[in-house]
Amino acid sequence: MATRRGSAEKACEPLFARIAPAGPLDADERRAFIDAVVEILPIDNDRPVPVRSWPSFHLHVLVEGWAYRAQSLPDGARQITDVLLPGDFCGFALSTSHDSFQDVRTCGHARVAVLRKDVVAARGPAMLGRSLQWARDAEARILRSRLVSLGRQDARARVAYFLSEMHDRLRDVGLAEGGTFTCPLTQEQLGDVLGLTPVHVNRVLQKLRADGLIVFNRPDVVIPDLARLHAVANFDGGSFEG
Amino acid sequence: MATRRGSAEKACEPLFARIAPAGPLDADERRAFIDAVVEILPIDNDRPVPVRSWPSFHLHVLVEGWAYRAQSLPDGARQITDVLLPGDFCGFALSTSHDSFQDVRTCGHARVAVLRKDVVAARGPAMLGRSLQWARDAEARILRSRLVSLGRQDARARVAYFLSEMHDRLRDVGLAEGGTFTCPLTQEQLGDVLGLTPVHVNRVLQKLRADGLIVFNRPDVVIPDLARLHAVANFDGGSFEG
DNA sequence: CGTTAGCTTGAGGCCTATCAATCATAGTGG
DNA sequence: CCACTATGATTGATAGGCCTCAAGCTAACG
Repeated sequence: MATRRGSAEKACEPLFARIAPAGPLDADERRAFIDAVVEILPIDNDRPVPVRSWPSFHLHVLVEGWAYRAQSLPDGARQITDVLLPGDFCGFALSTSHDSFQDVRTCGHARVAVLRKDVVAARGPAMLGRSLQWARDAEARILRSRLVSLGRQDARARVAYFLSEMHDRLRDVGLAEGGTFTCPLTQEQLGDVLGLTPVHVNRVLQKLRADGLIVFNRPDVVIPDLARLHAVANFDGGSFEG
Repeated sequence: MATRRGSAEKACEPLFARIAPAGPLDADERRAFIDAVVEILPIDNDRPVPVRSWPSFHLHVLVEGWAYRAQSLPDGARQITDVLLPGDFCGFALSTSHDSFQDVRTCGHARVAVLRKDVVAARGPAMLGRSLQWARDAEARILRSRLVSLGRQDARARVAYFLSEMHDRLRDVGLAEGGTFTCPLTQEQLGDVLGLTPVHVNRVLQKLRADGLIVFNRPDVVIPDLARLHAVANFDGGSFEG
């Protein structure tokens, strides 16, 4: 039980880092989350995250690894609408009836913490509401900034923007030090995020490498000069942050 | 006062229709919204909607006309991220500090109802929370479906998808009868929504007209055969509805 | 050592952007 | 009543970014 409690504690750390901008949590509020952890699911590469449809009594938090939400078109094309990183909620905004359209899948090995909403709410209903609301709004901001990227940026800027976004979001939860982080996405998956073909993703990545803007040997990414990459991406760090 | 009350009542109708899927409101809950109306702002064409930044004690609901939220890039390009229709909330998901990036502007004459959150909450806190949450989720669904459209559909499908979406959303609030509705957006604004140049929007519209899929003389739109347009758009009515 | 997944490279073509001009309509002021 | 102007829609020619198809390459793995 001590180890169980300990792992729940560790698992919640990225979550706390993620929702910190919503207002810092005191020790008691952190406990509320930690004690609400029912289980921590290990999930293999490319498997669906078992997020239940609304109304759900559980919160699902990605605590390790990457995941994404994707939607497929009749012609076989696929668009990844969300990239989920440690500390992100997997679950909300799933509609009552269309879970089948957009499912959440892991990318590499991942772990998902399942929390009981009522347990958190019992100890800090306002805090829980504020955290969830903030997380939702953050999600919407990310979606909007990605819309801008897909709508008005060319492939080079899109790739640069994506890497900038991943860097910042990972840094916020302590997973990117000195411009270095891990990105398990294949070039095909990158294409599905950015609305490009894998072939073109490849060419753009090579160009960015040749320009010294990035080092990318999957899964390792290094951004030597963030400011320069941001310039290519028209990236404004604040545009999707709270 | 009777007229004031009456106009608030009328103004809330599209809102009620919009959030109906979140769970039907009883007469008392409707009253809570109606009584919370502080004022109804008339806003001229192409003017900013005065949405205050978070934390706000007010809700802003578009009750008449169209509006949109847009973001501009340094090179002058612009992307419209949200199209707001009667019954939609204008305000949430505005970040604390970046209101200047994305502002809400009207498209043609519009009217915005300003509601006091506390007044609604006093009479139905759960109902208000549920409604807002539902509206947020609906917004996120729309953003995702638009991401799919921008990422994986060609110009023809994008235009078809957009018109299908507008039709359904307007129908939900009683503003599209028999495939007929009003769309005040210029072709340039359509381009900003769809990530296309106005010139290309024009050509695509002409093609859709020639194919008998739409009638479009701004601002009047007629969709003679919804099913056929949906097929072109890969439109699934449920993908952004609750 | 064959197989597989993912990355790389090349050639050709299409979709959309760009640049530029014309047209239509409505509003304005003399 | 008629220039004159402004906004938006339309049309044409050209260019370029990205897609498509196809093949070869590499590394990991049983």
